[in-house]
Amino acid sequence: MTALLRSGQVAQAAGVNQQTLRYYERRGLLDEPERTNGGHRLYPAKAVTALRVIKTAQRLGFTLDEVADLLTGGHHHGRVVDPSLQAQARRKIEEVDQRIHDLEIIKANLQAAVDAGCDDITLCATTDCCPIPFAELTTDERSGNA
Amino acid sequence: MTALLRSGQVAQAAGVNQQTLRYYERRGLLDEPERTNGGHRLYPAKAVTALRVIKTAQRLGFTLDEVADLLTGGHHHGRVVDPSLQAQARRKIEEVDQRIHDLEIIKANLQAAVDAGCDDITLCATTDCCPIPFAELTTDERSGNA
DNA sequence: TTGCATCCGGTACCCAGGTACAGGCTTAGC
DNA sequence: GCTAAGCCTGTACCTGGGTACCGGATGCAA
Repeated sequence: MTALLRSGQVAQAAGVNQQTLRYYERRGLLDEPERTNGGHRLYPAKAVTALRVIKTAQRLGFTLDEVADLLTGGHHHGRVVDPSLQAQARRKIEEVDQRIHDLEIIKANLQAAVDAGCDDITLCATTDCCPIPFAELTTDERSGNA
Repeated sequence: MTALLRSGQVAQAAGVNQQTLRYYERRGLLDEPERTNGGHRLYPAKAVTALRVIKTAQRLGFTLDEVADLLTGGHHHGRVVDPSLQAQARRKIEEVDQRIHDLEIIKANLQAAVDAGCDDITLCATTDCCPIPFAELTTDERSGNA
């Protein structure tokens, strides 16, 4: 029943790369597994569940550091924040809302440029006919990827 | 009137780091400026405008490669896409829409977890009481940061 | 016991968009 | 001419989340 799994089996079962297992172990996201006498890792079946939890939390927008906090209760590096899922989820919702808000503004500006028929951004910057604001746009400094 | 500017002056006027100027020059985003006999760069005043254009395009969600295409007409590396601002803005709007859509789904899931009172994500993964789907969530593989 | 698949640790590399530092040269003002 | 500020090139480093490669050791079945 509680047969132990080798790293390749765990990786395949969870759909991650084998190196990723070691990476998560280093990051404190996965417990250090047992070893064979020769040093090969032997994982309990629940390691696969743990990996699914990690991947799900990532899809929900949590960073690996935040996931580590969720899993360990934030004991590992002096955090001040409440590491409970409730608290972290609420905080993340605010972040997501802010990001959505920024993207809405970005979209509106892109749409305005399209509607205005702008076709040369350099020209847009030197004339007043273009609706694109060549000053700040969102609250997010490193806004970047859409 | 058309006094030339030194790199420090351009950097300060545009609010960027001086190294960033050289970085953009390497990336083909800024024209190579004139030089003094001693090799110091001398920029025309429009370099500051060019930097503002770049920064604005970035805030609108364009990558530096995409900005380069917008500025040069996409001549520099065999692009297949139409590099006009109209076309690129339309394409970017679609990207932004998709991203907003993904974030809405993420938000809904976070909200569901909060509403359900979930407070231990590991427990959530092993019982059926939690509304978080521990399978795929959005169309975006590397969804990540909110 | 042999042979091959698998795994080990360590290190380096990838993406994007920069930033930092070292060591040396130029420029500008007095 | 001297000095300080500014600029030069080249290279290394940063974040975040991994991935790739290397040479060597192990595990397991026949």
